[in-house]
Parts: sequence; structure tokens; C-alpha cells
Amino acid sequence: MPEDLPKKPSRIQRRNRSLILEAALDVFSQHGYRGATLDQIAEAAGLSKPNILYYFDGKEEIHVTLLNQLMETWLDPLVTLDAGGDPLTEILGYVRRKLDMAHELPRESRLFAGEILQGAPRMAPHLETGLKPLFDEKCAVIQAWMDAGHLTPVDPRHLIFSIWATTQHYADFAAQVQVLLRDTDSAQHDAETYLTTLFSRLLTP
Amino acid sequence: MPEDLPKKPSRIQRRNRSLILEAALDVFSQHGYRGATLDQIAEAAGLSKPNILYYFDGKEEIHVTLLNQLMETWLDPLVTLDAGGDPLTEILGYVRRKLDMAHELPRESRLFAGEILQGAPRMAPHLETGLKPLFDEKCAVIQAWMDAGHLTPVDPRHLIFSIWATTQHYADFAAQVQVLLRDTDSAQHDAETYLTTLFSRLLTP
DNA sequence: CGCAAATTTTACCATTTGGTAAAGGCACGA
DNA sequence: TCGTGCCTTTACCAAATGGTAAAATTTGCG
Repeated sequence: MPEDLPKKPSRIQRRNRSLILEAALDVFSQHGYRGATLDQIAEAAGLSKPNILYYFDGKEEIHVTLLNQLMETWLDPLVTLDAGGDPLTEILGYVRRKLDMAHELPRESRLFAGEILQGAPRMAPHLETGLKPLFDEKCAVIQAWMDAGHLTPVDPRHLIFSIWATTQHYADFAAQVQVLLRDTDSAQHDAETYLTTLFSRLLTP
Repeated sequence: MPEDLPKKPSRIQRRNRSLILEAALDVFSQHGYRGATLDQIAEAAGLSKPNILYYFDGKEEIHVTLLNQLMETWLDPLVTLDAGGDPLTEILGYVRRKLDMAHELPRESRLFAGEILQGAPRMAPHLETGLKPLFDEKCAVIQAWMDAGHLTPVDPRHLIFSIWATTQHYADFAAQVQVLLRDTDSAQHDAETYLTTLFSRLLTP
């Protein structure tokens, strides 16, 4: 018999926790951790503030829950990178998946960016245990491709950094991009074309 | 005779305003606008809170002053890009200058990143009047180089975005980079080598 | 020096904000 | 239908925070 029975969550619990997290993603990604208030989250969720605190122990727990949930989604495109596939196709596929995510999940991108920007105070453990091993593994895969002569040799770590930077830029700096690309309606397609060219030319032997 | 005499600032005024701005750069870049408190800034500056408010009208004015001052420094590397120089040399020089700035002025980079990340609420005018014209001008220069066959043709706007993204990444995501590059002591040099290769290969016809 | 202006400190204040206590309402199985 | 336990609301609170008033002190200049 289980000592601490986790009690399967009720229908109402699932719905409300989900409402809260969705609202919190909106608010945290727009204002940052300190800039967000429980009142804002409560209003966005359509619940009262004490009710929010009935489902989560506090502001920080909401933030950490969001971060943990999103980590999986965030790393998925890199997990998908297949050591058995065609090297250039795999890398370009990774670029495209990351760019798609920046366009489809900009709030998530900004939430992470804000957290890292401030020194990852609530995410340091996850960087160490979740990201680092995956990063090292995929760097080794890319290095092996280069050693085998299938890709132009460059530093795999900085290659990955540049993929992250260029793709996430469109979500994290959207306010700037929007001003500079005003009157351009093919921005997303142009970005994909450009980045594909950029990394193709770098890596094609 | 001048209607509103701006009165040249005293020695004490120059020193204290400078102390405050230096302290505020530290605090704002680390915690964001909302996360920073006047008490923190006051302590970092070695002044009392009311004294801070003797020199600035409020928290927001300090932040805006910082942003305005830094704008010039921030745009300088792009201003320096010379339409009369050798195209590839000019672009690679721009990349190197931006990368140097990310290493030497990480606080400034993070301050801007945080502001843009939250939709540039206190900087929208400057983006429009300061950045946009310069951006358009330099895009035209690069486009002319490409039209003349001196560079491989790509979208100049996305080229500039990718230069910003890749260089600033080392300042803005330093917390992440540090975890992933632990035990690497040549990070700065490796980054410069990688980025030079990246943009050389893209743009060399 | 002597004194007016500039600077700094002390003592506050109003608002915002994360959080709590406890009463009330509601759902659902026996 | 009735009551038990889950859910929600009302009414708060203490701390933090941006900001102010005015007294006290220092600075610089004739």
C-alpha cells in the first residue's frame, strides 16, 4: 500500500491548474518573473488570487512548474537529431524545427530567455542535469560527422550556439524585428531561406 | 539670452549621477526593470535612496537615461561599417566589433535584451528614430555590394539579424554558455574563429 | 569669514503585492 | 437527500517599495 497516495487529480483540478499555467505563461513571458503579479495571473486565468494559491504553493512554484514543463518541449528538436541520418539534412532539419518553434511558441522562448538572462536563478539544476548531457551527446555526434568528412569541420558547440541564437532571435527580439521588418509580409519564409543558406554554406564540404 | 539655462552641472553632480548610473546598470541588467529596486541601486551607488531621487526624478528616468546613453555605444559598430571599404573585410570587422562588445559590455547587452524582450516599452521611440534609419541605410550598402558581385547575395536584413543574434548570445545567455562550456578556457577565441568562418563561408562568392 | 545655494539625511507615507484565515458554497457518493 | 470533503470567496495582513517633506549639513564664492 502506498505511503503517500498522490491522489489522482480531479477534473476540476486538471482544468484549473491548466488555466493557471496558461495564464502564467502569458504574464511571465511578457513581464518577467518579478514584473508579473499574482493578481495579473489570477485575472488572466479567470480565478481569484486565493484560488490560485489553492492550486499552487506560491508564485515561485508556478514559475518553476512552467519552466520544468517547457524544458521537455524545448529540448525535443535537439533530441530528434538523429546520429543515423544524413548529417546536413539532420542539421538543417534541426534549424527548421527550432525556427518553427520560435514562431509557434514565442512565449515559451521568451520565458526561457528571461530566465537565462537573469542568470537562471530558478533553472540552474535543469541546465546541468537536463541540457548539459544532451548538449555533450549531440556535440559528439556532430564531431563524428565532421571527423568522417561528411561536414566541414567547425566547433560543434559554437555551431549549436549559433543555431539557438539565430532561431530564437525571432521570438526573443520580436519587438525589434517587427520595427525593422515593417511592411515585410514574408518574414518567416525569408528567415528560413536565409538560415538554411547560412548553415548549408558553412557545413557543405 | 537663453530662456531656460541648463546650468553646467557641478563636480559633485557629475560624480554622483555617474555613480548612480553605474550602479543602476549593474542592478537593472541583473534583475530587469521591475526586479530592480531603488534601495539596491542606492546601496550599490553608496548613496541614500532620497539622495538618488535628488539626482533623478524616479526609477524610470534612471532606466531611460541608461538606455539612451547606451544606444550610441550600441550602434557604433554598425555606424563604423564603411561603404567605401572592402565588403567582406567590413562585415567581418563588424562581427568582430560586436563580439568584442558582448565580451566587454555584457551588462549593457543584457540591459537592452531585457528591454526588447518585454516589448521595448521604454525604448520604442529610439528603435524607430535611432535604429531603423541606420539599419535601412546599412542594408542598402550591403545590398549594393551584393548587386556588384562582391558578396554572395543573401537577404541583408536577416544577415544583420544573424550577426546580432550570434554575437550578443554570448552576453545574453552567458549563464547557459558557462554551464555548457565549463572547462573550456579558449571560449572567446573559439567563438571569434567560428563566427568568422560562418560569415566568411556565407558571403564569399 | 559669512552666507546663500547645493547636497544629504531623517522620518515618513501610500500603494502594491505575496500570502493567509476562515467562512461559505458546491458536488457527489452512500 | 444528506453530509463530507473539495473548491471558492471574503476579508484581511505584513513586508516591500517608490516616493516625499523638511530639517540638517556641506560647499563654494564674494
